[in-house]
Amino acid sequence: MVATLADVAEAAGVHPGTASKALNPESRHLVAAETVKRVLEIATKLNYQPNSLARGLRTKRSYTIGFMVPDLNNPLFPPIVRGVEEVLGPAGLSALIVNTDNDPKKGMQLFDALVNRRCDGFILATAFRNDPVVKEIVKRKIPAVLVNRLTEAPTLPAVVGDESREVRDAIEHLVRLGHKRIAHIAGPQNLSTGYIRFHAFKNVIQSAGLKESNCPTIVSTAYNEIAGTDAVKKLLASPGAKPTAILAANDQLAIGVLDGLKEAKLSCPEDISVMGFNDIPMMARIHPSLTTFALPKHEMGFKAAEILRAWIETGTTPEPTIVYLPCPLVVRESTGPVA
Amino acid sequence: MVATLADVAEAAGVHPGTASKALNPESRHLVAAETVKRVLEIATKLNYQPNSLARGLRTKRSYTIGFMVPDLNNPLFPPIVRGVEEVLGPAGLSALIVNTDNDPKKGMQLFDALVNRRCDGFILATAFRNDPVVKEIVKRKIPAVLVNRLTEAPTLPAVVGDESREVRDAIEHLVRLGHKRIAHIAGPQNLSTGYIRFHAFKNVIQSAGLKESNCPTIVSTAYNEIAGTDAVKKLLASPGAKPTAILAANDQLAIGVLDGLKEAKLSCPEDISVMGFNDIPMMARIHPSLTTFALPKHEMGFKAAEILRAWIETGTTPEPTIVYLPCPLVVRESTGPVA
DNA sequence: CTGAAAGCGCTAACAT
DNA sequence: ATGTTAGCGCTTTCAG
Repeated sequence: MVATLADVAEAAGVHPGTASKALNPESRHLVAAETVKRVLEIATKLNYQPNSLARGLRTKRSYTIGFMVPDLNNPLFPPIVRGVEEVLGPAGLSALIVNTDNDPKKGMQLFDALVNRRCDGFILATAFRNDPVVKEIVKRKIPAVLVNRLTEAPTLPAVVGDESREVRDAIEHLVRLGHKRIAHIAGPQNLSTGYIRFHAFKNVIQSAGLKESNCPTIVSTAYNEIAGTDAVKKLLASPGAKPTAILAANDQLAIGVLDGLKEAKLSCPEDISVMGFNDIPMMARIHPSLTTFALPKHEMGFKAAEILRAWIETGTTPEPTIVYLPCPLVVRESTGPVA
Repeated sequence: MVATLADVAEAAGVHPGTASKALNPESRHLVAAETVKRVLEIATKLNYQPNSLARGLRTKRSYTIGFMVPDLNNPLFPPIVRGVEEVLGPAGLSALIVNTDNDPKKGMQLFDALVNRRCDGFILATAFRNDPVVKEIVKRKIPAVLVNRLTEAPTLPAVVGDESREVRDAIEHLVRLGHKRIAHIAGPQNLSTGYIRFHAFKNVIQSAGLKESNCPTIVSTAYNEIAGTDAVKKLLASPGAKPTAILAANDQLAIGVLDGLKEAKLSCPEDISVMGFNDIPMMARIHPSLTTFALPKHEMGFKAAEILRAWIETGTTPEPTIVYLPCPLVVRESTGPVA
């Protein structure tokens, strides 16, 4: 059916071992140029495709990497995936993508399944600040790189957005528009993105000279629209002067906030300005269009994959360096001057 | 490092062959209950994970399927992927996802790469009406199922939206609102989705008793926003009475149409109503929110994967049946009564 | 420079 | 019920 190495060798009148060497660029120099040529010709004529399972069994490599994401339906992740694959494909690697739905148990099971498949490395977009999968990976010294989310201890290389800077830029943007009462709807605190933005917010508020009592925070337990709506309802129900601006910890929360404001008959940005993070697709087209930060998703995946590829190919464990990518502020309709 | 079958066998005091039978549910009945128990205990204690490359080499199965999509960034596809994985995971299969960008050459290269990896089967969301990859798959009798797009010759099982019915429902919806001049912006005609909707449009216009001269069509060469904007500009530039409604062949084209109308200072739906297909995420949140058809994306992936799983597991080639999934009309702001 | 031989870890036919 | 054996297709020493 499918041509095997032995078939090629036989047709070329050489030993399989020789054919193998001729076919493999690294070992090609050990074989006479003429033999190489003949083997290559036969191989293409027979449409020979090496069986990567057999090769992997022998070389202890699967030419496969595991890519764990929370949920591919979250539009944040597909661009990262594409960035990763742009590096992987040319390197002869393929990605096995799994969705954990932010469930640690499911995550560990899927990780085990990927380990069974002898993945050569991992890219994790799923890290909790304290992550059992990451611990396991580090213990077993498996090549792996984090994207978008960090762990508390910097044990693996990572590529993330520069979130502290984003928060600073956000507050600066709002202050410049005259806002003094700015609320923050924080993300889950077991995720670095939620935690870092939350603490950056506290710090920046202080250093900007804003009154903390005017800048309330609410912590959500999920990064979705409903959580955003719930949070804004809570915010509006609490006593005291209402905020004039709300910084939500990501775009989905911000969308939920917009829903909540509409329900409360408040208009955005006239009554309250709203900001998000990440600039997922369509944020320029919703109503009002959302002011947010353009996380370079494709680049993030690309850079992470580059680090992983080098690690796998050279076999040398890199320093657990964190690459912080700048995220430009994108001003749209949802933020405006304070009334 | 990692425990192997031989390790388990030795620790349990049995032969590797016996351990293999004990571990494998299908062959477990050939081994004494007590032995099974002992082997299983040792296996879990040693955290034994079968090497799927070795198993695959032996069984000539990779427990992997190839999933070809045009572009994961198109929000139509991630939900389909999740539907597919819901079936695959429990069946012990993983998906290798590749993006073809609708490039036939790239598609064939990626297909070859997946064949090298000995994929047990394929799910194709990339089919052209005349598709070389599909031809190759059929020739080689590889299990495969189409999703969302059909080939002209029904050679493989497929799961798609019921597009003729959608077009009928669309025209009915518009006619009920008083529209008599309805234009169609068709998708690429080398794709079944573009072709079927285009021809259904022609037919339905006729059977609805509308004048063909009042119902112009423009064929786009891509399914994206820019193509939609270009098409609507062309439409508005052509002589004669303007249409009061535009049926775009998918949501991305419809978004482009909305852009084009805004540029032309026409308002939707007051001046012109607009409809799309598929109901990709955020269509309820753009402005104006889009009337479209809710393609059951998750179910589509699920059903296709079910067919593929059965094919792979039983080894019996199914009839190339086409499953047409109903797509409910979702009425939103972009369609309204004719002025 | 090429051939011979071994073996990666597993399963499946066969033998006991 | 268990053990024996062979071999999937490839790479990689080691001889020649």
